[in-house]
Amino acid sequence: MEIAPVELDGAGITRQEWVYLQLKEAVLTGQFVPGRSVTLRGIAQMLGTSPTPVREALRRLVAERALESHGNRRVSVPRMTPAKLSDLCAVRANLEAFAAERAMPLIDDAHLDRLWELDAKVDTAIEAGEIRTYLQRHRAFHFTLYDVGDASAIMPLIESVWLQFSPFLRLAIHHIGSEYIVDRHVEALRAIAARDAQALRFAIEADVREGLGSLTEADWRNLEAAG
Amino acid sequence: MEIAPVELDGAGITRQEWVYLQLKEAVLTGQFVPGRSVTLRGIAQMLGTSPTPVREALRRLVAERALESHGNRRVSVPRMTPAKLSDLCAVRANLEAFAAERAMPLIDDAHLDRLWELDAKVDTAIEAGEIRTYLQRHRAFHFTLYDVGDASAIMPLIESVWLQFSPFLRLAIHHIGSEYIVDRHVEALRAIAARDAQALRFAIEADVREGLGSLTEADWRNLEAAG
DNA sequence: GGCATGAAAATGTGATCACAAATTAGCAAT
DNA sequence: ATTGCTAATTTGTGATCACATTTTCATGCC
Repeated sequence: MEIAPVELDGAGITRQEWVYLQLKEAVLTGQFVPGRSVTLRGIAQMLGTSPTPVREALRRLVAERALESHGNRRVSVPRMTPAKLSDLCAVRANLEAFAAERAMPLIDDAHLDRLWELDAKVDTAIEAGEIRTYLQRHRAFHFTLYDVGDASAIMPLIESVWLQFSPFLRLAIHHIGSEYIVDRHVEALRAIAARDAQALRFAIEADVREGLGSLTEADWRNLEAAG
Repeated sequence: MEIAPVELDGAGITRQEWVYLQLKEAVLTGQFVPGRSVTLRGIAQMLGTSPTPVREALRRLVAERALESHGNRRVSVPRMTPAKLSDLCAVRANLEAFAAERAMPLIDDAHLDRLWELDAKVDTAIEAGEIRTYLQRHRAFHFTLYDVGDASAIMPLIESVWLQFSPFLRLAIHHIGSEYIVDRHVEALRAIAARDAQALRFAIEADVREGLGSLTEADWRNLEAAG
């Protein structure tokens, strides 16, 4: 279970919601190792609640494909397979290229400035080798790009996909080394500034493909051995 | 709450799963009217269980956007707005065109035959004016088209979108009349037979656009008055 | 020593209860 | 008749308990 996020209970939200947010953040920053099984009472004790809110939070995360529930009992962090990763990449590229294209006309100068700042922070985290911070900022960049106007129909879908590959991404970066992290953020932002939809789509698709889809067979073997 | 699906408890699955399946089917066939609030004890009594499994099933459906949870308490069937419908249509068209294109190479003759049969059954239901049966078969056709090979990454996303517009679709068909139902299924199947990816994409996009996106302002007013 | 068998511990599920928040109903005042 | 307030009811939340299933582990057998 690695590092338990210990933070004070927030006011105004239910305990179940709080548990859900804690677990989601843990999944997105790769605190949960793929294959690890997640127990009700374990999480409950870790977060200092009864099993009840945990049960509902887990059910929610399973529904969002962040966790999987095999047989009919045990809940665990899904393992990645080459086929699954390939599928996920294709879906992600399609979904995010679509979202970016849809967002572009709604992005004003202030929004664009904010994206430049976020990208700079991403680079800072990479240079410092802080993987967890990098994952958070990387996500902030992409989500800020897509979530403009009322994108309420597509954002949850994108979030679901991120929940699925994040634990694996964390593992992959850890084993391959953060110095090999590359992105196409600058290219994407320039495309937005130029209002070039096709270039934007190309940048996003390349960003996804190079970020996740470029793992070699050797990389997979290393990950298998470690996982 | 309309018609309560009364069926015997299935063996091998948990009560929560059974409740979830019942409610999902009810949503997909438009048994739940948009705006109607859903109560825990109400559903529990209707289905003959304690509130516990219902609570988890509802949490799952909220996570899949089939239901929405406003404030911090009440759960209800989401109302549709023109903006939301437009968004949903665009996402659906993109997602399903992508899924169809991806499925095409994997569709063999047996699969294609099955799709022709399903489409024929769709037409039968339309002619008979049986809306609920139509909705089930319409869904079966689309899902059978996309769910070939291992489409586990994209199918849940498509299902989530369907859960969101289904209650509204039911309302719309009811008010506009089933005689105006049109689809592009034949066009899609011919495109698959000809292995023409572009034609398939066009057919799917048209099917979505004409099926949901073609409501006039007058139609909206009628729906508002009724809902 | 490896493997099957059984007991013991752990785990998910569903029901029930207490409680707080919210909704509704009833009633009084203007 | 409408509005405002208060009480009663309803509802969601979280904890606890009992139970069935699963997993773990120790013991005995080949």
